[in-house]
Amino acid sequence: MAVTIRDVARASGVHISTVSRTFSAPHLVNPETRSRVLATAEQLGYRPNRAARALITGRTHNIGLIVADIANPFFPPLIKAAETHARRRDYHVFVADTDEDPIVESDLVQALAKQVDGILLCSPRMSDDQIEQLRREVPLVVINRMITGLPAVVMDVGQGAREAVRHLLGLGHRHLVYLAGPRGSWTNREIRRAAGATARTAGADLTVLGPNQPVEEAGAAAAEAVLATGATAVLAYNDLMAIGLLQALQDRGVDIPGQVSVVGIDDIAYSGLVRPRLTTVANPTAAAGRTAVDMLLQQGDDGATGQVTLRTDLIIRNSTGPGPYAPAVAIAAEVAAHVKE
Amino acid sequence: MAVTIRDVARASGVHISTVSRTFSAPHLVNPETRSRVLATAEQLGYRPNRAARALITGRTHNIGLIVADIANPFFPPLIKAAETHARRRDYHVFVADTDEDPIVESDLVQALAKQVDGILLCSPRMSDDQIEQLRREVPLVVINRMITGLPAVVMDVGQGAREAVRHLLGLGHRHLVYLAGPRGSWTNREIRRAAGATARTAGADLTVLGPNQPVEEAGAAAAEAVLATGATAVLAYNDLMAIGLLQALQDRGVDIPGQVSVVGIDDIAYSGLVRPRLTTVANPTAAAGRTAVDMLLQQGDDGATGQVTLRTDLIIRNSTGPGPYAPAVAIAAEVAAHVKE
DNA sequence: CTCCATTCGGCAAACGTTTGCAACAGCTTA
DNA sequence: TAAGCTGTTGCAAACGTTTGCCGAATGGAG
Repeated sequence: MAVTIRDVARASGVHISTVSRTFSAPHLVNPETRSRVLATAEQLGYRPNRAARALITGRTHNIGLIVADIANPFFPPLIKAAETHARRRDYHVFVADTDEDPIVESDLVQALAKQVDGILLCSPRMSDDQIEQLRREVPLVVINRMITGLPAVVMDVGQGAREAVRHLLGLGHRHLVYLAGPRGSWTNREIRRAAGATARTAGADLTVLGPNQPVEEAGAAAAEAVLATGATAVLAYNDLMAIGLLQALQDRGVDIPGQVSVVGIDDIAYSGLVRPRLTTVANPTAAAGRTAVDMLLQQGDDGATGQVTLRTDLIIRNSTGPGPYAPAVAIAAEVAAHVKE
Repeated sequence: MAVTIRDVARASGVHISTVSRTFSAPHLVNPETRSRVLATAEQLGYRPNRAARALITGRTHNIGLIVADIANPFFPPLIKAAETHARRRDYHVFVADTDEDPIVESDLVQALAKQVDGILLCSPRMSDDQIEQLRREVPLVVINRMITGLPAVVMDVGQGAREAVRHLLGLGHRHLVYLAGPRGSWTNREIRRAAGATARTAGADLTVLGPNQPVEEAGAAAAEAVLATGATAVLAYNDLMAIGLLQALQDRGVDIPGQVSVVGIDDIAYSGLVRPRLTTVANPTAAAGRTAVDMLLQQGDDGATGQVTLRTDLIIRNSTGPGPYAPAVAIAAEVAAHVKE
């Protein structure tokens, strides 16, 4: 059916090894022969069978990318960056979605293991042990999780959370809520720890609500609980939850940021679209995708297992405002900002 | 390095063919032998090499799924549905993103061709000719495009556009704008044709603005042009553009739907989050993903090339309201709706 | 005790490539 | 003129499976 290296060899009167070399080591074959082979290959519509090649070379030129939920707008920019970057290096990226399920996650890694040269594990929900286990079957780079001895690229959400909390404290908030993310998320633990420590140091209260699925519905569902705490500011695990909460609070007649300030994390495309625009911690997702691809491709060479941490940035928009203990300067700044608009 | 069928055979004292059969045709091997083999395989951590298997069986148990832009929230639900459905049939889905570029699209199909049993081509930007060409290299199912002789599943946006236009006409709008999508999009042509015909029949005007990239920025950028036409209602190629337009108009102090009504298409998750909530045409994307997978997997058997059309639904929210020629009943209905809230 | 049917498992070829080795031609060098 | 390169090509084994074919073992029927 399909045209193979053998057909090309026959049609151009050379041995199959010559055809093979024409594609994989052109400098080893006579320019004249080469162009003849190339011509017949072109004419016959020959395409090298990458699977067969992989069988013998051991390199598939594919990369697996496993994410928790492709519908979460946090991931697509990362995926796109990784794909584009990999394509430049003649690699293809196979994306798969685990539905936030650690079992599916582990299955996927095993199924993909033989079809790819390595896997990018993005925000994994598995236990550290499981990941260590899988690592023996296939090269791994983990994104958004720190495991000793494993190559990883993480975005420094701890720093982002600290900045966000300081921003809220500076505005005069003294009782905060952290709307937690899913169980098993390393990011969630980091944020929680950083936010808690920062609040405590300043003598403020931080109530943790959760765990929650990282989706809008969960944010919306938490509205009552947030109000019940009496807190005046909320930091959410991600923008999706922050947006859900924002809308649910507004539906209850709560003024944002007048009565409650809300901060998200991720800076997804939609956080600038809701009203008020969401104050949030921007994550360098595209850079993370590219870095992870590079780390994976270099890994084969030496086996050095670096861990890269990427900076995050607090983006102040309109969902945060002065709290009950606001110093005069904060209020003045707020007024000035509004005038400027 | 990796443990192969041969290692298992040696360790359990049988021939490799017996091991092979244990996995691919269990009924042909003695239960006792089978469990022994299974046990050693388990113990050694053996996983069949799907690439090697594919080489001889000709079936990879992989499906390729090519989309224009994974960051467009229209696609993820389709991708997820296709993945879940495929996984049930022991298939894996490899997703790739073309960045709306027909050249990348064609390259991807060719690169994927040998590694998958078939490809789902979602909203392709290539020409019909190119697609026909590629079809000879690999089984194809096209989503959101109708090409004679090619298996396809399309969502009936024509019907949706007709309903949307009738809705606007019924509200008393007489001058509409269609904010067009990208060049090369079959969907775009369908909407344009259906909307144009419906408007014309009713004696209303329809101005077409475009082509545009199907993203928010393009919608926002079109705000001035829309206002310049003097139209009182807009149908956008997709929700992303509709949302961009919505925000840009509001930023200019235009009241939605008081002065201008806006209708999107797709019903992405965020169309219910913006204020006012977006009136839009819901597409059955999940069903489309599942159907396409089924068609692809059946294709091998007989080669029957059906074309499936899926219904769309107009969802009326708050971004549409009475126009300048509104009949009394429409206004009354509008008032009633507001009271009900 | 023989014959036949059935079940089980081994043998080896095949899938489409890559690659180390060897052969050969045409040179250059001494 | 022999020896030694260099550049080009062919040969054949290998990668990890699947599968058609055949022989061995078992058991029941006659």
